[in-house]
Amino acid sequence: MLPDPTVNRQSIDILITEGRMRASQLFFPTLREVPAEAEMISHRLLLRGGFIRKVAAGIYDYLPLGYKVIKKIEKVVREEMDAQGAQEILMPAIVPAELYQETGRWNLDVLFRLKDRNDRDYSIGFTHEEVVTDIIRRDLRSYRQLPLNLYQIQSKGRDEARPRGGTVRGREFIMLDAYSFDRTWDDLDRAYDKMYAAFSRTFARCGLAPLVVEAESGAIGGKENQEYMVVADSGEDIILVCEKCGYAANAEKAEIGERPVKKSDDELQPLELVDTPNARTIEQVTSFLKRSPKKLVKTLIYKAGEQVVAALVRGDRDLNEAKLASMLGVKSVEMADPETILRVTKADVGFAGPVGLDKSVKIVADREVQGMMNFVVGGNKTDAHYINANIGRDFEVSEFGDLRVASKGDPCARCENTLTTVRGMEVGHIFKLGTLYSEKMGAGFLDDDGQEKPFIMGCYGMGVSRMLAAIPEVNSDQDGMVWPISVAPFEVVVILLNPDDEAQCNAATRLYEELQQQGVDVLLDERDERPGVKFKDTDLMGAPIQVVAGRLAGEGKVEVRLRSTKSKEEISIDDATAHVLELRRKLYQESEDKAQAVAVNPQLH
RNA sequence: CGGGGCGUAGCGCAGCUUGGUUAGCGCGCCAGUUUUGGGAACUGGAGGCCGCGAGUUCGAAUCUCGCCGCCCCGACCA
Repeated sequence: MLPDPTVNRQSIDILITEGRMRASQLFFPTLREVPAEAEMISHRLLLRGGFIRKVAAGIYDYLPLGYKVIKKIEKVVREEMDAQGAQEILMPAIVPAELYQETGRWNLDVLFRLKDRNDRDYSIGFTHEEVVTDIIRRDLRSYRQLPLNLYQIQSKGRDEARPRGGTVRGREFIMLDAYSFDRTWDDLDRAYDKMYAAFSRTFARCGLAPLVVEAESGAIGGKENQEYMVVADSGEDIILVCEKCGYAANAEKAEIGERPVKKSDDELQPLELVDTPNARTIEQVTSFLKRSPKKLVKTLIYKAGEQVVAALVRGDRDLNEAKLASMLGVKSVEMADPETILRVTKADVGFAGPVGLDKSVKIVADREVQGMMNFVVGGNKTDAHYINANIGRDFEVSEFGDLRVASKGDPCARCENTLTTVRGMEVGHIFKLGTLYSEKMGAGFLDDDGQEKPFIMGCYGMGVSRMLAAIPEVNSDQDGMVWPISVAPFEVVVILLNPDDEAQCNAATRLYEELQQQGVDVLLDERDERPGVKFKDTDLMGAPIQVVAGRLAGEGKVEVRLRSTKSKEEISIDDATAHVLELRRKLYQESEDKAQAVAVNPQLH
């Protein structure tokens, strides 16, 4: 349909029958001032741009623009999941307690619990391993039906201790969760690689370049897992990165390399028990004794089953419980209760030390402690510490190893370099679960040898609503958001500067119509607002391509701009549609190029 | 759950210390006039359970107690 050659302000209503894309009718309540509740860049921009509104802590409305972005992210996700042969399903948001009880997760405190009228227990689904495993155990019998990958995109509920950052950590959030079922571990590796490709491509197409890091899988385990971390100063997680060899791991997981121990040639000072009244914490002891925490050794009493263990780390370090458990060859460790501590140290909590500890206690230490001399330790006596303690002379350590939480400057475990830290926002997490759930839930298939075997599973999660925040968190400037074209709320905004100017009206409506007919997702801003308002709102919204119908329209020209580079070009109205289509094609091509570059998992090949 | 802060118009805030007319200001919103290439000007309007509940008082946005909500730091985080 060609526009009427004499369009004016009054006739726009009639001309544009599909009114959904007109800014005057679009519900996008922009704010000039930043709501006091928002701290993070993305949170501020999403609120200011009218993408989201808060309903309660961690619970948000997605307004038209925000929901359009969500739908576009979901579209990319579906394309990439389907391309890997995964099949979309939809599981219930309300999950009966029995399913979570089967695997012992019913008592997790993140569950939103509810009861029906008959007092039966349910919770809002927070992740769906049990539900999907239940599907499989009912209807999947034979190895011939494998491999299988089922996914869903759904709102989840988790009663987070502290929601933050808008949709970064919500209590209700939209997530992709996929679950793979395989016959063998090799098959699981293949399924995992496919998900790696799907996830990496999805993030790339959404304008994100997350680091892939090794991560802890939590108390319930799983064989191998990787997190996708968007590097951002506002990220909640600390990631250790080796710039030389590319090793990257979450702080909870990061291994610390072993280096030759350098003992200083200081003289051994005599061990001395000194009074430290009420000095229990490192901070208190440090200020009382006027010694740096680096001259202190913390003694942490743990229980690994029946065995009581004293773990030693330097005063300014944190013990990594997973590493301790792994050194001791147990699944998990827990801090000893006050009675146990009193029994083995003969002192109140806060004064444990390795010197004169009960003989039944195994003493292990972080490698860093091996090089320390004349340090301070707890006195195993209430209100007392030893100064000038030394290994070998005053006590023995049965094993040294990597026990502390890695921090900046620690040696890399994979090369001779040292580790640096960056902050990251987790947008995806992929796991090899193995038979963790299938065994607990009795989900098995009949293999070709006639034996019943548990499914070998993987699970793959991606935070869709978190990406709504993560993308602008790393793609914005002073004027607002800068969306990659594949997930932008609109691909193109046509700005009609003066609706009373006939030439401008003609140009804007013509281009709007032409672009729509070409399948472009385009918004026409024909609002009765001053030009500045429209420019500001358009920049804030962050659509990648802007077409300005202004003064130049009288000369048969419009201005075509790119949001990302702020570039401006004057183009004749006759060529404008073709020009915009070409820009659009290039932008999509760029994101596809990035997707192709990242699709192979470097950690596994 | 621990520490800190905040709740007054849609948004941002003042007023509270030292109780006392009709609770203010800016932005936004509505009407009109003039404007129209980077968040216009003027005129006139609408809009408040001052978070909720008890108390003190002749009188409470303001003082006291309790509760609720929200934000930040920490703990937590499949």
